[in-house]
Parts: sequence; C-alpha cells; structure tokens
Amino acid sequence: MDMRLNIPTELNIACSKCLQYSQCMPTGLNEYETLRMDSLVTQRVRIKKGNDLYRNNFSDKSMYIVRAGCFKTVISQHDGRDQVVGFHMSGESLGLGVEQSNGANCKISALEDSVVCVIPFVKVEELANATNDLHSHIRHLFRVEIKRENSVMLFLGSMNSEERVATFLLNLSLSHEARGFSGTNINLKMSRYDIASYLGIKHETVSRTLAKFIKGNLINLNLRLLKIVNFKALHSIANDGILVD
Amino acid sequence: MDMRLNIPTELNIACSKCLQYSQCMPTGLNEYETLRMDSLVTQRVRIKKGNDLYRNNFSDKSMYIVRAGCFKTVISQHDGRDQVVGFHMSGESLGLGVEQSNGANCKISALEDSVVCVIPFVKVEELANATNDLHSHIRHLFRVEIKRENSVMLFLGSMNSEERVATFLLNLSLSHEARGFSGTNINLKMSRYDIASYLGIKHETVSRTLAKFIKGNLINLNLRLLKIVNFKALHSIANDGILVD
DNA sequence: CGCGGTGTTGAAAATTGTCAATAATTGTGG
DNA sequence: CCACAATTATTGACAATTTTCAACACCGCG
Repeated sequence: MDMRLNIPTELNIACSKCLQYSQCMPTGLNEYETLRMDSLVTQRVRIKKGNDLYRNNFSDKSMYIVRAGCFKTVISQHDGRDQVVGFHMSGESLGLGVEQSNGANCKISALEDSVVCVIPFVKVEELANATNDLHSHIRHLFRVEIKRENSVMLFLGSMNSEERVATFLLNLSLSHEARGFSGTNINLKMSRYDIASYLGIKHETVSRTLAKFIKGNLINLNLRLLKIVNFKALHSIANDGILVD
Repeated sequence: MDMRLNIPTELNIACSKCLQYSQCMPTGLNEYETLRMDSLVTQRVRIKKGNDLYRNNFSDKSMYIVRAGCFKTVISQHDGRDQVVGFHMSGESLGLGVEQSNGANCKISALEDSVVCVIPFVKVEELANATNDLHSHIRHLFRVEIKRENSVMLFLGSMNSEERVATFLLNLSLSHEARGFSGTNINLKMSRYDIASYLGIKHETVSRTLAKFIKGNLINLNLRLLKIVNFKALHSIANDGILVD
C-alpha cells in the first residue's frame, strides 16, 4: 500500500515536509531559507471531482500547485466548443497563463478529489529578498509550462491519430513514473472525451485507436485501467515524439 | 512613408525613447524608474533574414524582445518533421519557454532582417529592488506567451482548415493594427509552408483555402500581398475564435 | 537566362469525422 | 439496495475533409 495515497489529504503540512517539495520549490536552499519557504503557501484548497478551480478560489494574484489529484485545463470557445489543453498531476503548476478576466473562457476542473496549494505572488515578492533564486524558480515554473504546451502543439500540429495516442500514453507513463507510481499499470483519470479533445481528434477515433493497440497487443485496457505491454512498439509509433523530461 | 520602418535599425536607442516601450516594459513607472529601465537591455543584435537566434546569441540566462522584424519559432522532431509554433512581431518576447539544452530541438528564425533586444535575467534581479513591479511584469510577459500558445492549441485542436486560415488572417490583422500598421493591407513575411506548419495542415490545403477565400471575395492575395476585403465573413468563418487581446 | 524555392491546381487515396445503434458503467433517488 | 436515467464507451457503415502525388507556373536571385 503506497503511503503517498493518504498523505496529500492532510491540509496543514509544511512545504518543507511535503513529498513533492523537490518538484515545486527551489532546490539548493539552506535550512533557514527552506523554513521561510513554508510561509509561501498561504492555504490549501480541496476541490471535489468535477468541480472547478475558479471564481472564489482562483485569481491571477496567486499561483497554484497540485498537491494531490488530477486536473484538466479547458478553453471554451464562443460557439461552445471546448478544447482540453492540458492534464496536471501532483507537483505541477496550475493556471499560470490564465488571468482573472479570462475566467469565462478558461477553466480548470478536478478529474478526481484533489488538493491545491495557493501561493500569492505578494508572498513571492516578500520572500524574494531572503531567497535570491525564488524569482528565477518562478520563471522556471513558467518555462516548464511553456515547454509542456510546446509538446502539445507538436502532436496537435504534426501527428496522425495513432501517433497522438501513442505519444499520450507514453507521456502519461513517464509522468506517473516521475511520481513514484507504476508507469506500466495506469489508472486513467480522464474520459475518452477529454483525451480526444486534448489530442484534437474525436472520441470515436480514440476508441478505435486504442482498440487497434489492444488487438496488436501493445496495451491492455479495461475501461480506465490501462496496462502498457509493448513500450518499444508504442515508441516506434510515437516516433519518439516525447518532450517531457 | 511610415517612419517606424526606419527607426528600429538604430541599435543604440534607449528603451525610454523606443516606440515599442509600452509593449515590452512595465507601465506606470516614475521618471527615475523609467531611466533605470534603460540599463536592462544590455545589447541589441541584428539577425539577417533566414538566420537563427541561436548558439552564440541565444541563452536561457536572458530574455529577448523583437525590436524590429519578424520571427518564427520552430520545434524539430527526431524524424526531421518541423512544427512552427509561433510567429513573433515587434514588441513580442522570444524564446521564453526554450532552455539552452533544448537548442537542438527548438530554433527561432528571422523571417526578414530583424533586431532583438537582449535582457539578461541577472539585470532583472539587480533592478528589481529599485522597481517593485519589474518581476511581476516579467511574469506578465510569460503569461502573455502562454495565452498565445493557448490560442494556437485552440485552432490546432478544434478547427477545420477554413476556420484555421480565417483565424490566422484575423489574428495577423489585429496584431498589425496593434502596431500601428494597416490591418487591411498586410505584407506576409512567412511562406505558405510556414503558415501550413503553424496551422497544422499541408501547404496545398493553405493554398486551396486561400483560393476559396479569394473566389468568395473575402480577400485579395498576390503572392504575399494580402488585402482583407470582407472582415465580417472571415469572422463568421473563424467563429470569433480569436484570443489575442 | 536558368535554376531552386515557392505557390497553385487537379485527381485519386487515405484518414478522420459523422451518424447511429448498442452496451456497459456510474450516479441518483426512492 | 434496487431501478432508472444519464453518462461513458465501443463499433459499424458511410460521408466529408484532408493528404498525397503529380504537373506546372511563377517569381527572385545569382
């Protein structure tokens, strides 16, 4: 039983004691600086599955880090069409590109019961004197987000549906492994519709492509329980089009 | 004759005297702060048409602003396929998401003879004490970049080719107007191949779609000389899927 | 003046989307 | 806890869009 499954529901833990610390806070700080970092996160918010990080919660005066759970970022167009532009797991930043005024167009929804850490930028400014590389760390987080979006544009702009799905599965596997979970047996948090929107194809095409992978013995799949059987074959389909590092 | 066409070739102008100042520097500064901003840009670099902002020029220790000209950002995949993920005009930031190590995968090329301003992040840190909102301004620039990428993902993920091309033309028009140029008569700096890659379709499809718009009297087009005739029709095709503000 | 890169257009092929029917699963309220 | 409804997922047949392949025209530049 993986203890990590329980820990994140605790709302009052200090950053310095958090298992995700290395993912979202600057490294190489001395003890004093590390302790000061604890004051950065002013609160943690529970978001129930299906609910949005939005309105009362969400503001462009703060940044957010996923402490536990999983989110999707969705852009809504005037005509009602939605586009999923990202999925976000623990340790990842949320909504860096979204401004308050944009709230109506862009929403961030929890795919399962989740917890986010809130870091107001005024706190960042306050602490920047004490810790020189805090600002550059924030810039780093922005850069990571931009790189992530670049990789999304890559498959949206230049891959066929098999390449898109294979790339999606492999990226998912990598990001699960980076969090200490199995990269082989994965419990998908998102629907086929979400995957389809994210990949810029229709959900029927996602189903068909997954069915093809199952037939070819590349994966096993039962509803949202995924098992990757043949990584090598998936890689050759994805053409190694993987940018996550 | 528009004077702006000449001014940007001057390399030694102070930021406080630059016509693009309001686009790339924080607003609301007092005179003293404004003058200090002048020391932010340590150099300006000319890049000839077809050359890259890269290698000796490019580093993740600095950020870059287009002073004059036009650039494209291209991600290269392992198999040689390229994906244009953005075009950048004067006043816009360059390469915020790109790290040095990524140099081989991502390049930024000048579409015409251009000039960029170089702002080392160490200068930003230095000046941050004197000007409180400099850091938040830098974050603003990152946020603008992320929003831009979101709008790219929107058409890549959810639009057919007519919608993509119409959206592209209208965004181009808006960004030209924002710079004081005509939003009706536009001189395209990029090839059909670049447009195609950016829009995630083939160049033949771009040609055909443009031909269709010409037949329908939505635009005039002679090679790279574009005239938008019927904005309303283009808007209704694009479904107002325009995110630039 | 010719050559390489760029741009246009046509016809056929391939991929993906659309529509529809059905099954399985989850959520909800009595 | 069951039954019903709503959502999610799969699959097939057909339609539509986009790509592919090919031929040709055109500019611009040495």
